[in-house]
Amino acid sequence: MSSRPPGTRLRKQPAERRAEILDAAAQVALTEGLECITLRRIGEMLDVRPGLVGHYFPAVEDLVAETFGAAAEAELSTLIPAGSDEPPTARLARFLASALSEQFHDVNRLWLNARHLARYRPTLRRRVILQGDHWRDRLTALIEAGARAGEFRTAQPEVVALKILAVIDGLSADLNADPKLPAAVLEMAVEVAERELELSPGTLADWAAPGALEA
Amino acid sequence: MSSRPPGTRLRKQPAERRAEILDAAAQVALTEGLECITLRRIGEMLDVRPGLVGHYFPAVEDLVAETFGAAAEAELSTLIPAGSDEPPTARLARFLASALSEQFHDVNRLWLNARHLARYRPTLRRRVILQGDHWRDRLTALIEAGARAGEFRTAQPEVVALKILAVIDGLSADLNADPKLPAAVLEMAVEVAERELELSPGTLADWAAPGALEA
DNA sequence: ACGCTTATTGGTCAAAGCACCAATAAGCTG
DNA sequence: CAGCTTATTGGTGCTTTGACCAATAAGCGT
Repeated sequence: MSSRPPGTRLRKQPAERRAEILDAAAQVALTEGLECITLRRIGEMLDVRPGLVGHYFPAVEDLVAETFGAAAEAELSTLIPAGSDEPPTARLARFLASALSEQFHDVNRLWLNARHLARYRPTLRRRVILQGDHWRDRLTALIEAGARAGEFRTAQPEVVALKILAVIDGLSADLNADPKLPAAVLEMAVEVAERELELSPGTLADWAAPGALEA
Repeated sequence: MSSRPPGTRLRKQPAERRAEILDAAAQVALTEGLECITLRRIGEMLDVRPGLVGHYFPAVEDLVAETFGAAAEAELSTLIPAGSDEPPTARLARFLASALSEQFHDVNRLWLNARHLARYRPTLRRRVILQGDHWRDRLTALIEAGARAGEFRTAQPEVVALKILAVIDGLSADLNADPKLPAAVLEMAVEVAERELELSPGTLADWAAPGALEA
């Protein structure tokens, strides 16, 4: 990476340094996995001694949990933007079309990573649960909005949200091994959503067709 | 664990020792995770030097892969027995009722574990793919048998199998974090199966009701 | 211009892991 | 019973990791 003439010290604002560390950690997490976030690895990315990273995150696990949380939250904001004025059907279609796209493979892998690692790291586990709640709530709110607008029909918005999320998780479970599922299988996310929300078949699929999302 | 008077040596048949090692590894894998399979850990379980375990498995990754493969294969044989003469509907119902039951939480966790670890361990990755194929093929065969018998109706048995497996994976994705999904969500496995196979609603659910499986 | 806070360095320590190897003895085979 | 194969031991070397600490210097506030 970048290097400085030895003997000099770059002293940065704590907030800035902390952000740098989290950025580097996010990069490592997305490309190599959460277990590759080590004091040394992050240190060499920033051209800084490992001890400095430890200074900002006395416990590595906190850095790991924070990194995952930030990445998951960022992905959620991209997939289901908070203050959108689009109709719920369009937003849901956009979400379903993107969530399994190659663009999000890295972060879906990250979820898999975090869910497993949560077994050993309590702090990370709490963060995984928290992010899971965020996703469920955001999607539930979207479904409720659609129901209010008369676009969707369902008695249990939260149950539907959980079902959709579970299908997405299931379809990306094999991302590290054998990613190539037949298109007919991947369509299940849209199928479940349309059925649960009593949408006529194709309503969401049309939005998911290539090119339909740029409109 | 068990200990021997020091100075004596217990020399076992290679096949027996190997089986012991795999048994111990399976126990560790199911209760603590695949990354806890170490030469030392297995060695102390068998009251044997770590080097001996290394003698049977010169590369730890081979032991890990073999352990996972054996456990997954065993679970498959339990969930979808090979030479059964039961009607396909009953077998499928049995499978769906059991796969997500608490009894199989450990091994479902193991799948999650293996799918993540496959990212770093090529040998394990091959094994995960292999086991995934086994599951898909076994379930596909069951569905084809049901179609031949006129119990199921589908044009794409393999697609249906993959969908069912994906739903099961999705519903057990959070096993390490927040295991308690509403029953209405867990029912999705049965719902998808009944819909995809054009079964009247409740056909599989009845089998899944408590007590129905002991028949 | 001085002083104080603290960001940053550099180095140490213990733990845990895998791989490797030479020596030993168990127990089968001739 | 002798000899040979090899299961088993015990020990070594190396790597990676997280945590910890004292010393140093950057740069802000007074």
